[in-house]
Amino acid sequence: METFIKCDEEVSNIELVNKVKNNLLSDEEIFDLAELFKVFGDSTRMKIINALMKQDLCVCDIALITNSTPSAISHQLRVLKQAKLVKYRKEGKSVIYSLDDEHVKEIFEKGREHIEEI
Amino acid sequence: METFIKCDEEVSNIELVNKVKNNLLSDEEIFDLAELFKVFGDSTRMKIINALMKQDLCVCDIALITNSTPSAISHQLRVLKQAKLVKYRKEGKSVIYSLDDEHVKEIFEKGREHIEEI
DNA sequence: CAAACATATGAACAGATATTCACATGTTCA
DNA sequence: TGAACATGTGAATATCTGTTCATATGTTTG
Repeated sequence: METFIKCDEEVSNIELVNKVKNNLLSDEEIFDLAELFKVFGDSTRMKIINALMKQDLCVCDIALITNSTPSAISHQLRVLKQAKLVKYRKEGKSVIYSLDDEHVKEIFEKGREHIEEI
Repeated sequence: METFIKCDEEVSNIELVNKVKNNLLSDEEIFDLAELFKVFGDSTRMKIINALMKQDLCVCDIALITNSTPSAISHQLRVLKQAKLVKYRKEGKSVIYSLDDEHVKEIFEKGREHIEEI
């Protein structure tokens, strides 16, 4: 059974709707934005980011700090790397990860501000 | 078979690890932050936010603008409402939604800045 | 070189999540 | 009041996602 939507048949609202619609970001931009925030939307990854805000760290230390396994952390670091939120350098046996960009901290802090207001 | 992790047995690194660990947000704060960003991490919700940045809108108009159904939008508006990202008021037959807070726009824009840099 | 270790990766499983569909609720106004 | 409409909601489904486990890769150093 099909659902007919009659909402807003008045000309004025159709124009309003179209005006808003034409001012939105493209579907691709929206998708990329959502993908970015999806990366922030996981506790393990947020802990990693939080740790790297304090100190550059190797995978193994991040695992210790976050009470996780090196394997799980490695998987998540890949996600963070793909989103250009972290970068890495090699030092001896270790791979040292660090935040890639000031925006990471800024997004983190903006989120914190919102949380605190509730 | 248990995996023993030997990483960082030197005293200096144990101290470093503990220092970082003690400076992190609590698990609860991290969880709340991740939950917040999870809300931003969906294309439909991002479209809704983007539309509400331009104009306060009723459910039905949001559905038209986002090429979605009123039902799907209603479900997502509930998520946005619970995260205190949108608020609503009643006007006649309609329920008009709007952004709840300046942080919403700010987080959106910070994300955009990061995307643009890639 | 070989042992020891740090990191990466692929497959598999379990849990989370968005949409759809059917229907319920609640409002307006003729 | 009752038809028409706008919104909300619960269950079901299909898809996505994070962790685990086993194992591979690659590096250091004895």
